[in-house]
Amino acid sequence: MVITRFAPSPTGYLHIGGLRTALFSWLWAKRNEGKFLLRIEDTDQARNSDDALNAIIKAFDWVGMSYDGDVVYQSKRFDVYTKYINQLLDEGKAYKCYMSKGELASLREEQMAKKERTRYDGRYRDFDGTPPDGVEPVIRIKAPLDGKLEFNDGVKGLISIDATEVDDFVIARADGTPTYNFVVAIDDFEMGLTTVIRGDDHLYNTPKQMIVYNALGFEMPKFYHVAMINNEQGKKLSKRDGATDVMDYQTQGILPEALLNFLVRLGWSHGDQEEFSIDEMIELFNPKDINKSSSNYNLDKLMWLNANYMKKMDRDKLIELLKDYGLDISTHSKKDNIIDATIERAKTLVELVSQINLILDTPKEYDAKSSKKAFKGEASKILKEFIEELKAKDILDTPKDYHDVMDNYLSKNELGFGKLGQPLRVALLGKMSGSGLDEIMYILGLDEVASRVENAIGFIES
RNA sequence: GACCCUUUCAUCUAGUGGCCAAGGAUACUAUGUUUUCAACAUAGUUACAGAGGUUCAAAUCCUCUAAGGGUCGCCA
Repeated sequence: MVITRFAPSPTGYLHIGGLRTALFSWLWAKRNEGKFLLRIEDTDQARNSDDALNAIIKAFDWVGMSYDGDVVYQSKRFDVYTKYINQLLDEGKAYKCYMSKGELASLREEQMAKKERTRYDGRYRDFDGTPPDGVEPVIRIKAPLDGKLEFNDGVKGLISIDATEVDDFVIARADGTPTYNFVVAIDDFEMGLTTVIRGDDHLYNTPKQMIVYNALGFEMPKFYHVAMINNEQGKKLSKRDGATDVMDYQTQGILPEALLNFLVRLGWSHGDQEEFSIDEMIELFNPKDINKSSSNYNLDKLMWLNANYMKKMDRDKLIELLKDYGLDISTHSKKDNIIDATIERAKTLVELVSQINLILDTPKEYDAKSSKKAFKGEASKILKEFIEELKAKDILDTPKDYHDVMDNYLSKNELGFGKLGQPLRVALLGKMSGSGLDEIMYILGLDEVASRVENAIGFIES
């Protein structure tokens, strides 16, 4: 049984990088018909824990990832941690340290001055004297004094660190609350994790957690440390690089399938394949194939994927989704034509909505450059004649009918398409680019087309 | 500063000693198609961080250098 987890600290929204490691963990659990657990790391100041948790769950919901069992809150497990702390104290594997914060700070300064790695010097490790007055001790764990701390990372290979690099770190604060590296090891063990996939900013925590595993006699899970996602310049991803909150992608009109497809290909690949359905990801993903190096974040490919997913999507589902973006065409008699006319011109749902609105909304004004170019010469005369031709036609049931009227009119008068097309387009849409004219006219119907063209003629002549 | 990790086109990546004068995708450029824009099709530009080894043969193995990242909390 493979058991993986995602363990965020509830400090805010779900970050795009967090979603990727969660996705990797989720996929691996799914592939092995195992479990994917969710744990909230709130041992410290549990600031707006509820909001943050809800934000994370909302994001999971949106992308369609689900976790197994109940959410585990570390803040509700303090009695468990206390039990283990006492056990280690009894066994002499942990000890009370009476060093004050001030003393610790000056020790660090000294070490900095000597250009050493800063670390606790173990001064209370074997202390059996009288403790100083007025100092609430912290509990420190005894780290090995020599040798190496080694583990085999599933991504990076053998990680080897001198034991002297790791100090006797604090496992319980002066107020008795346990610290991160201690509780993570306990929970990962007690939750039965077989596989931990996490960001490589945790790489250096692993030896520390190893010390806890060893002290408690726990078996270690397999670790996979995934390199960070950087921005396009290779620097750490920050808010100024665009959307880091997963839910921002919904706002931008990105499909969750596209986002996951984009993320799964950051640091992982399967030959030359670019597009993966969720089922394919589950079938093919293996953490041993994760790349060692960090990847840079570039939205071009996401947009390309999103456009592809939109095109492939079931039309009714797409139209339903559009409602979330303020556009309801579900009862429009020509809804399929509307999608046909616009889908190739939009990379996001938001763009699709604006493309559709461009057709559906009567233009309020004409783009200055476009009208200058299109509304000149005989434009108004041509538009007038064309509308008469349209009105004279008795059947206008398909885009092609409109197209035929255009063709007939142009060949009768020996005119190029642009002579009619340009002014007509600006009359209908207010600008020079957009969907095919025949489709637009068919969607709008004769009356609306005539009305928009008459407006344009009025504009030209005034 | 110390320790650890990383390094193939602009970007995501394929590549585990010969199949690589390095493949795919995005982006970019050009051409075609189209009433415009987009989409599509075709073509094109661009990369093994550097230097030394090992080997008949190196993007792939070794060493050094450089650059980038991470970590050094009674945060997580």
